[in-house]
Amino acid sequence: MPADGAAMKTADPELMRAINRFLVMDAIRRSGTISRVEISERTELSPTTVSAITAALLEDGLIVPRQVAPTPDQVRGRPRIMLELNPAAASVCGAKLAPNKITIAVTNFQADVLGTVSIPIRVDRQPASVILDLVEDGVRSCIEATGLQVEDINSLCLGVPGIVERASGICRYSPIFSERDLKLGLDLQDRLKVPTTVDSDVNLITLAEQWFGHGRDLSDFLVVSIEHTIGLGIIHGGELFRGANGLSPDLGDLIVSPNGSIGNGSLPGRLSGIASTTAILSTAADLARGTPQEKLLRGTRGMDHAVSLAQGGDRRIAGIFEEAGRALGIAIANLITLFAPPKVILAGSALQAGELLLAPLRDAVQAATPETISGVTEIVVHESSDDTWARGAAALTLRDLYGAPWGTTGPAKKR
Amino acid sequence: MPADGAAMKTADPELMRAINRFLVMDAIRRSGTISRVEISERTELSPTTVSAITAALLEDGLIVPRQVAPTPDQVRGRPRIMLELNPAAASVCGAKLAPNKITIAVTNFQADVLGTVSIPIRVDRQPASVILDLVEDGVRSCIEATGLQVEDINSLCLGVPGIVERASGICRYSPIFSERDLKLGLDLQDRLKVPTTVDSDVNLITLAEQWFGHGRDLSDFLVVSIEHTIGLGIIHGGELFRGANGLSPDLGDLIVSPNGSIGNGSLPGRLSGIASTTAILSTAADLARGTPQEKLLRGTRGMDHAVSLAQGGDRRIAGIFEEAGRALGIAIANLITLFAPPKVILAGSALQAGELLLAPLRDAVQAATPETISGVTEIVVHESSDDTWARGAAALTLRDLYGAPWGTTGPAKKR
DNA sequence: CCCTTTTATTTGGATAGCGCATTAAAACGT
DNA sequence: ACGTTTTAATGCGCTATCCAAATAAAAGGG
Repeated sequence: MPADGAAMKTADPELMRAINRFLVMDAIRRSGTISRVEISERTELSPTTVSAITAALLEDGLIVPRQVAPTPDQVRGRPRIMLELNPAAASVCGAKLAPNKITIAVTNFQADVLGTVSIPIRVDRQPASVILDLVEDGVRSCIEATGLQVEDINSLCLGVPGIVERASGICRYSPIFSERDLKLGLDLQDRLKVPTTVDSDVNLITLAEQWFGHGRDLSDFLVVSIEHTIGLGIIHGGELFRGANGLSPDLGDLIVSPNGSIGNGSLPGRLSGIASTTAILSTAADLARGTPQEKLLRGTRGMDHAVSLAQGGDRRIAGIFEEAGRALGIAIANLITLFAPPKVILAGSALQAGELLLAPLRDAVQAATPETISGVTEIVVHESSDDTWARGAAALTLRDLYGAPWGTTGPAKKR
Repeated sequence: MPADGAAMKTADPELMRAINRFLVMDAIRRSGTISRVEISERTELSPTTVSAITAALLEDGLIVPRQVAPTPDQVRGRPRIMLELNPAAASVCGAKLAPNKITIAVTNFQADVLGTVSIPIRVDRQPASVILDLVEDGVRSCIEATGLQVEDINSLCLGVPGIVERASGICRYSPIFSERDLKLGLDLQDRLKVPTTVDSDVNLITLAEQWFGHGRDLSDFLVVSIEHTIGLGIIHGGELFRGANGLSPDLGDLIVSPNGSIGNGSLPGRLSGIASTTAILSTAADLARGTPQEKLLRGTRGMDHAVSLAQGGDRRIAGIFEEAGRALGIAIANLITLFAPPKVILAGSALQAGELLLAPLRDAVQAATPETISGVTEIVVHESSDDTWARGAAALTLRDLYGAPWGTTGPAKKR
């Protein structure tokens, strides 16, 4: 009757091999090009095991040997045979939905971007079928532009803002869709006949940071993405952290100013109502009601206008950024209190505002972080390009192809 | 240059055995008494492996056979030999520090409480050496009261409120100590010559909930302990979640009412300033300044008085509870937003206030939880006794003796 | 031209888990 | 009372894994 709450995998030789195989793949990926001895040193696997595993990987075509021995320090002895990921082993496609843009990219097995397509179109509040049509077309043309066929693509990864259940490929809620509980994964899979995963857009950038960016060699950090929604990506213990149901948290739903708002029936003050690009721009536009600025602020380039207005001396617009920065800072401080990460990475289009947003943000973090852990966390800004999202999508997908036996990266701590 | 950020254990037969051995131990613990076949069914390990592992465990004296076959449903065939944990395999001691009480308990290998000692003494703001003297004496007398010697104790676990680095046994900050960065673990280990671990008190109760309480068979839940400090324990994916440095988060440091307080230099409004028992009682006492109630409210039984005053119709005292409940509710709603746990368990002495605190708390959670995940989380109350803490300390320690290969429980999800 | 050095592979030994068949132990049935 | 039936636990053989030591391979140095 006890019904094992969390059924866990039993250990057998197969799991053993899967673990070590992943360790080897991970070592190769991290180094780009590496010899067997070095793999053995880094993974602390015996040379025998490394040789056996690399042999299997070569057999499977996942890695390729490279004759040149580009290490000038090692001159004597039998030259090391360098190994690297076989770029042609797989091709993956990543697509990211944003309210005013669809970004699509194709990468190879090394997460090199082979080609991108960016569709600047306002998908906001279109029916889901229309948006998926656009995605499908974009994916097809992006794939063909790189000289590949759709059948050559091993996996497709879709990133959307909002709340996503990765396991089922269901988008519970997204500001992009008016519908709820959309089975995006299955839908796209039916359309393109390519295995498809769906995840929160912020998880894409989080994975990208872990693999290629500021999060390299860090086993704990946070990513806060400030765009139409405010997303949170968490790497903890080397793994992507997900909510209990496998869904990604939405930072914008945090309450940051509860005062006097709960009791009287009005909605509590959520972060998304203060610090999202939507909130910032609509507040600014309301301020400018009736002036010629209003229309500009409500347009697609609204953020640019708001920033230049504030930089041009408009105290009220600057005040909006300031308040947004403060609210974000407090939310981030609360996250620091909970997670104590060594690094917090900020990303997203709202960062165009630069110090207008960042200065009050940093001040608020400073003031609101409990002194017991102040100073442990560094806040960095990452200007994300389309490539970043694409490589994140690739990372998210390639992990599966690498055969990671656990959810993301790293099973457990050291011994 | 790549410097593998999170070095991870390689898989070898030894790890394999450790994993399966732990699975078997865990199955035995969960059932109390269980036969080999049932272990095989639950763990999905082959009967052969179960037999081999149980043989080793019997050899090591960690488990014992029990002749009776108490299953009346199974009558035919060879009776199953029931196995259970050997109570005498180990004895552990748990100690919990609170501002006005030291609680100590000794348990056996089954986490049965053999004896407890409770010292109602105000340790608040005593120098650490004095407090540790009290702990040492209490531990010695508690052990001897159970008929054991100090040398028989395999492990000691100390729970303190505040911020604790379990790995190093250092207490970074605690309201109990005026000093910072106390090496409590090493200190007690020197005094008693018993391996000692230190952890946040809330982690003790969290583990206890997972092993014996509401958290049984749940792989994700939160525990919020409302006492002198407001602690947070997190079980995620079957594991105790710790901050990046292995330190436990302190919920009391969360900011819940930032309005107008950051900019003007005053301290931001932390949850501990609104909803801890200290805050509640001191606010109530300030309200009652000059009246005969004030002294009672500041006394050790202050919470009892505050509750009866509020229940007796004192609107202002009731209002304090209400505000505390609301603030807690908002903080909990934010946690639900982040973690989406199926259950949140409330514990701690502030729960004496009952519905005075809980009604506004539930309302605030209801109002502040984003609708996308409303309804997924159930809030339950657990009245914790001294035994609970003690068994939590036992659980925390016994895990190590069980030989858990990973931090706590469960290495990774299924496949 | 042979030897040293370094790297990769191969061989032998040990341990793990699993499946099948065997033994062990009890209760039922005639 | 004895054999049959049923279920539990355990040998035995198999394969797969890892590791350590030995072997083969490829270069440079004397």
